[in-house]
Amino acid sequence: MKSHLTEIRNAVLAAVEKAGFGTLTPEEIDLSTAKQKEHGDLGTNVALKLAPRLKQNPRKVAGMILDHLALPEGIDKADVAGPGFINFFLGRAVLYGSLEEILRRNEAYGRSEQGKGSRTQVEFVSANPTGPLTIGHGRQAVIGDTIAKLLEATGHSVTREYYFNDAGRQMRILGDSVRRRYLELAGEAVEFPEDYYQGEYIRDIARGVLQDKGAGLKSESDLALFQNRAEQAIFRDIKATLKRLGIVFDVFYNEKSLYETGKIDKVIKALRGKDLAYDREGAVWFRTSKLGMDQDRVIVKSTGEPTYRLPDIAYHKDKMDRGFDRVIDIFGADHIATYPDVLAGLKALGYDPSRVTVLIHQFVTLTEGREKIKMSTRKANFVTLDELMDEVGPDVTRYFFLNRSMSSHLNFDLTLAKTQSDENPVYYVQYAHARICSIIQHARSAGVDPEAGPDADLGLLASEEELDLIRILKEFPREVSEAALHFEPHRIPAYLEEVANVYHRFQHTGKVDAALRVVTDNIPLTRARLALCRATRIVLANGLDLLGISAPERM
RNA sequence: GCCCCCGUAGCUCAGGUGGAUAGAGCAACUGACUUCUAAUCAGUAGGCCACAGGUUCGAGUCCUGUCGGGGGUACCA
Repeated sequence: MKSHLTEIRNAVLAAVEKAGFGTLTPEEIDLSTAKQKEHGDLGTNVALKLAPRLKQNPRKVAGMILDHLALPEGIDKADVAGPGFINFFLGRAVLYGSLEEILRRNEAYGRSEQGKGSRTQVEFVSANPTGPLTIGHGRQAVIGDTIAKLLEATGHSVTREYYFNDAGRQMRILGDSVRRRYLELAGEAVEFPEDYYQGEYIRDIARGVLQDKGAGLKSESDLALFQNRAEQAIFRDIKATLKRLGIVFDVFYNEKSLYETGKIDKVIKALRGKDLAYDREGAVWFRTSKLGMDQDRVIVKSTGEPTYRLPDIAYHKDKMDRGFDRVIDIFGADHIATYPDVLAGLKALGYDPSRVTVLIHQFVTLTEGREKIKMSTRKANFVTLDELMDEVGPDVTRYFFLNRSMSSHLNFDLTLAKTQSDENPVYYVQYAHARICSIIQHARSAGVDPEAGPDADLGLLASEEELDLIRILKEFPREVSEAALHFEPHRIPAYLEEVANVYHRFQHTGKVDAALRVVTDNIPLTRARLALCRATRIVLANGLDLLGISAPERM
């Protein structure tokens, strides 16, 4: 595949030169896969690009390039089409070669080494332990984990990291929320402020404390105990929820450690040293106006507490110091304003901010039928990730979040997810996989060894459906590589649906015409078709694995 | 006010660094099972790509503005 691209590219370059149109670089030759069959397998718009410069008709330019083109081996033909595209038609030998490659590489098919040697950190979720993960967190968790998987599949060494803070005001309110529920349970009349955590899980934690410690914790000084209990219980639940989704973090990074190791102070000192921090009205300000921002920002409040910017900068400095080649931050749209200051901070401290890639995903709008549900952890009118998975399972949950691009608002209709789960496209893809497993099983019971692929005569695969299937399977490595390069997991589900569609069509032809069935009396042909089935199964299984979704053998 | 994301079929969404006739799923309609799983396939219908300008050989894609939805714009995170 790759070699054909470069061969065609080189051939076009040579032809352009021979035709007297000058010397181009390989990057200037766009080679794209055709959307329509009549347009061959690959096409280039180089003639269209050259035409205005040469002040000539693009079709004529294309024709002249074609005249000088030495067709690379494996390419059946090339022609000029439309306004001046040059299209290439791959020979069948190339397709059969791809099929062999899939079978040979098996579980490794689609993986590459393009990121070899690169150490990448992906930070995501990073929710403080104040309550169960919601559907909103779910989108980020699944996107982050899948981006990490894509990077791993393309040869990067990846660290999944979760950043949290268990020392702030929110956590104190959390602890006090538990304490007050505890006192209620112990029979005392206590006030429960409206802006406290209202969720039922607070009562559960309070009940646990009551059971373990009795009813004697009446003093305000016991607050730390309640806070600890809350943090432990909630974090345990968060980790369990993530695990259910198939997500395991390598590092949980506590903001507190930045203070304990003096990294916060160091940042302030460094900024002061560069005259980028100063005191005003009892607060410490970051002179962002000197770094191209519209105004300065407070980094330490007059109360002595830092704002989120300071630890964020120190944390990112620490990421840089840990030697990651690339740091990827995945944030929700509500954090969109926070990262410019962090990047400015890094730059001020002498780091290259281009090592940080910030990916912003839009919110999940949760609806139940027509009604919008506003999600807020504090108010407790949220649907948790666990509740969602109870309804539809982790596979559907992951697929739902990955199906759409992260820059798009995601409308999650809970009613639809619950009642129409049978029609979820994830089943369509999984079913194709199960169907293949079933047909292979069928072949085995019919006395044909499905593993006898290598010596199968693939040249017997000649129907349109068969060749179309090979063509799409051949695209898998490129899809993975593009999805990883652009951090766009949603390309993979779309691709897999297409593979499933082409496969279903292929298998369906056997229903209409018995001679087109996979398992027939014609043993060599049966073996060739089984090889195609196995290759399809490999692509579906590898693709689903990349998404963290199971590939069932039966459904 | 200013900044960011979004606006594409009835609904939910795709549309490589601008390219050929704008796609898919669901919903609707028509047809296809003696099974290799019909959890499937084929077909029909459905569009002023929010609107108005601009850039050029060519714009859903890039630029400007307007309208509509979401998010930011704190000594909250």
